[in-house]
Amino acid sequence: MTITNAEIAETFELMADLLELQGANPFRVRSYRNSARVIRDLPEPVADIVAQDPKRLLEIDGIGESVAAKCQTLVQTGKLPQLEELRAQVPEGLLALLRIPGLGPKKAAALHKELGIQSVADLEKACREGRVRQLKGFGEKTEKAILENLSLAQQAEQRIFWADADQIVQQLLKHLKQAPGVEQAEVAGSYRRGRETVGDLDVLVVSTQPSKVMDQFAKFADVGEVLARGDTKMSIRTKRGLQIDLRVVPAESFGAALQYFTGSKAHNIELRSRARQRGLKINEYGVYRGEERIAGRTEEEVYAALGLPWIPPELREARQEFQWADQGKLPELVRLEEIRGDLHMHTSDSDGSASLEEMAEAAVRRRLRYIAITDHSPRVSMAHGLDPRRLRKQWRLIDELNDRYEGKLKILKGVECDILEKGGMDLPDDVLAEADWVVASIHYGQRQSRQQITERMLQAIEHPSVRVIAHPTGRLINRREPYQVDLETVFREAAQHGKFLEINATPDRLDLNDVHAAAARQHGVLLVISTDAHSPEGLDAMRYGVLQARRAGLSAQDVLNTRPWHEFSRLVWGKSG
DNA sequence: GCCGTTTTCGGCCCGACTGTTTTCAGTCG
Repeated sequence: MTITNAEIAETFELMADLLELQGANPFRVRSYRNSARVIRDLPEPVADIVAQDPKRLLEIDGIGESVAAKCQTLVQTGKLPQLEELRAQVPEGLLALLRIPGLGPKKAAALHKELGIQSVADLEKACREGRVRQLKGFGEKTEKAILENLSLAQQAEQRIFWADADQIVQQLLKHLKQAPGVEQAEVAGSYRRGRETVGDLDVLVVSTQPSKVMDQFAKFADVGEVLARGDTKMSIRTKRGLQIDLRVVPAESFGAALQYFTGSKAHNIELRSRARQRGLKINEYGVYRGEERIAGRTEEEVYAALGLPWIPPELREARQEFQWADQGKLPELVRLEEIRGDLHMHTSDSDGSASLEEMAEAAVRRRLRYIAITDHSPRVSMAHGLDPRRLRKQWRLIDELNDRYEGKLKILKGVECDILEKGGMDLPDDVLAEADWVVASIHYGQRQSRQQITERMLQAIEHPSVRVIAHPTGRLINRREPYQVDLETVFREAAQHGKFLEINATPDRLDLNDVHAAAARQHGVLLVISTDAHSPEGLDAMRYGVLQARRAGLSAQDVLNTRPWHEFSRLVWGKSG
């Protein structure tokens, strides 16, 4: 089994943790963390690069001789001697201590050195016996805080879905705006960057009366406890364990603060290093030349002061956004209003909850101009998959509806046809040939080898009636692990056969990332963002799909269903209809 | 450990808050 980029990244994260506990050079530690991040986001498996030409690793920003060599060792042997060595020196249980809020590498190391603590259990015992408070740099409060935070160690790193965070955000902003003197309130952080999950919330408020805002914040219905409160900054934890940080800033610093707290951390480090090169300093209050503030009121101002165009928050991950900005190639990210069609949805004929008419009506209300009805094929018996007879019956009804909606909505006669375990499609060719829009989908045999699954997908791509491949990246609802598929081959072949790849819009999983987007662009494949709705409300999930697409750096041009109907027809069938 | 419009050495983003201090280190974002 070849090692994945995620596994390599994890290895380097672990190296960083262990080195930090040993008190190693903090820049060396950061370097490992940086390598981990870069490798996690890499468009190509490190294993493939090593197999082709290991020297190419050195071309990647943030990876040097040492990490490149370690990558090679990891790919070839699956192990890393340097890591084993470090592990032998640092007790396993110490790593868990780092997960306790308030405990960092220095304190964890001191606990180990002075009190011989090797695990969370040891630490709890030492705290209860009052031994921790006697250590230099520790005190009664620290000891008490550790005991209180022990249970948090497990639930730390728990992130909530963006959609859930969004609900809290809307309530919180409404609540805060009721405080006197509030001019502006925004949520920054990973929420603003549109990450699929959010670990905490960073709220920014412009106000001349910070203490009034903080009082109001403390009265937010969800507040479980107040963690800290200073002059400009306050932190709380909600009853369900989500941390929310509040900063009150003056109007002239709002842009700088918004930029700073939106992050990402890696993006900000790059930005600051650029400021430094220009003899400028940037912090959450503004951009400074010496003592003089030269920007800060808006984000646009801040970026402009550094010679950069405004970079959309969804792109701020220190991937390629600076390179794009330098070359004037920042994408114009796709917007929800640009989506004109939804090409994957179910009705009560299979496992949907609403009738065909209800779905069509819902689409019209959402200003869609065309949709495809794509119920399941017979193999998905659990969902009452449609056989040819029922399918044709549904299609006759669609013909009628199309007459009724003439000029308002175009309904495509579609089907989500399974790609069978042993290859081939789940419906006869003559039936598929009658459909306007065939989505090919793998639901069964997901545990097959990468090669087998790729082969099945290729067959579907080559099938003359198939238009689009659903979940090409292998991510499906109810499956934690994606199935394995050779993306490179699938993208290339799809492009060659004029087929499309579908990205599902759901609030709780990520089908698409910048890696897939880059592959799509490279091969010239158009992507389809679909909701896979099973109810009228399901159509609203389109906003999550668009958010994913934006994070991946896609513009309207990269997405098939932003096209007006005549252009869509030409791209799909080679003629305008 | 990485990197170079200060290029093979000497730097590496910056500030708030807390607790333990009596001027600051550690942690966090």
